[in-house]
Amino acid sequence: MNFSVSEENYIKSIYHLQQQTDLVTTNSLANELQTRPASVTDMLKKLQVKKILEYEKYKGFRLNASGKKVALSIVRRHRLWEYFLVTKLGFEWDKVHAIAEELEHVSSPELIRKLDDFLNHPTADPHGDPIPDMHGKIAVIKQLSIADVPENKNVVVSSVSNQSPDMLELLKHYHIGIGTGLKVTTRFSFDGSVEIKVSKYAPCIISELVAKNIFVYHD
Amino acid sequence: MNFSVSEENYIKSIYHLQQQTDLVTTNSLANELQTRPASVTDMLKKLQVKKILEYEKYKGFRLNASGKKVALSIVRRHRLWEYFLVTKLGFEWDKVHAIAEELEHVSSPELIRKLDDFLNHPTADPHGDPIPDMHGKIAVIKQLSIADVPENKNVVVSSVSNQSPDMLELLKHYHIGIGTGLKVTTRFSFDGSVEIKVSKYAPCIISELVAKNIFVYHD
DNA sequence: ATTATTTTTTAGGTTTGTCTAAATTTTAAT
DNA sequence: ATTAAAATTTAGACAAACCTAAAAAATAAT
Repeated sequence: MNFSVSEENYIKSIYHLQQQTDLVTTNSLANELQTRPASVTDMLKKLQVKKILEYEKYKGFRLNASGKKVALSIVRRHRLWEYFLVTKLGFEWDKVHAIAEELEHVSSPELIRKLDDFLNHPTADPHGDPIPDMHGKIAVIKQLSIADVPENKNVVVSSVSNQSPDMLELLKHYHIGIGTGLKVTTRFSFDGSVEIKVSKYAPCIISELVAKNIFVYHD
Repeated sequence: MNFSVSEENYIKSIYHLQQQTDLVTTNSLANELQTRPASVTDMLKKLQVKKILEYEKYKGFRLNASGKKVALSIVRRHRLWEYFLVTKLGFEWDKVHAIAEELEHVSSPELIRKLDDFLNHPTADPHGDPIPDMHGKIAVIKQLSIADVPENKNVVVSSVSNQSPDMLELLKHYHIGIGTGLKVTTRFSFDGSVEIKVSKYAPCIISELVAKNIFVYHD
């Protein structure tokens, strides 16, 4: 199936919103896309005809399985281009979004395959968001404090929710940043603290509070 | 001034056609763009309002100075992307046109500036066509046989008009290909033959016929 | 349980870029 | 110099993607 730039933007925004709310509303999508609710309704009908949307009038909507697949391929393109812009062209990570937003609509699968090769199959973009693979599989992001982050398996830091100077100082001290690889070596259930090993450094212990603020994923 | 994708495609095609004919006709442009003459006329009016076109009804049209500048910036983007696709992503040179056609419309000047840096300021795309510089200056392409290709100045092979096996064999023998740098050392007016020096090889003499088929440019 | 408010949809209109068919102008042919 | 042919433009329509204003449905408030 083939999608226009406009359709792709709607798909991407619906995907983004339904990460948090499952069922998306017309107003929230209009707000996200800086457009009018009536325009959203128009597009919803089109996407429903194209069979990528579950939609019940007045109730809300969500992407179905094939819609999600389309969304993930757009997200993949966006994040690969962001990675390219930062690591190859030397852009600052906070300046690439708008340009990637344009590049993501260039629709050659061969281009994306070769770009991915060229970049050495990055797993996360410069903001720490995971890049879906060719088949639409995307890493799940979890708080480091959550018990089901497996022990002794390498995970990658995706984001840090608390950006206070104290937190940043602590992270710097432990050599933790976005993209840092680490593994959980032990969990102490007494106080929720976690022993981690950051690349080649000696293991260290971080409090539950810190672990709650660190988001990681594994492949 | 800001141009839509469609406008940019018209501008690029007009520029291309007026390289050969100076005054462009409605039919030829319709043919070039695979569209209808009536659609062309519609767009011509728009481009005239935007003051980038000299246009007299029923007579023909051409880009004015600012129109040419716009065209050259599009050509620049196109050819930089083609160069990128071949040299960085490993595409074959004959497979990149369609993709570059999409990428060229991504309109961030900062992106193009940084891409140009990243690629080390290439002067020609993989087909041998010169890349206009940041200010819209583009190398002029001439037959190597023409007297005003200066002597003892480095020029670059842009294209070869005769692709016969015999010609290709000869070119291979003299180590001449698209992108090859060479200089004219002597011209023999008796038969129009030209002595050239290809990079580090010994000087050699090519006939006027061969020289007529080799197109070069210098910066 | 009505009424009021908010949300969503419908109805109808606009712009961009395209089209076909008809009219006009230019060019070519007798 | 007319007439025939070709090129070009105009007129009117259409699809995509948006809009405003009004109607309909769902939600909240009394």
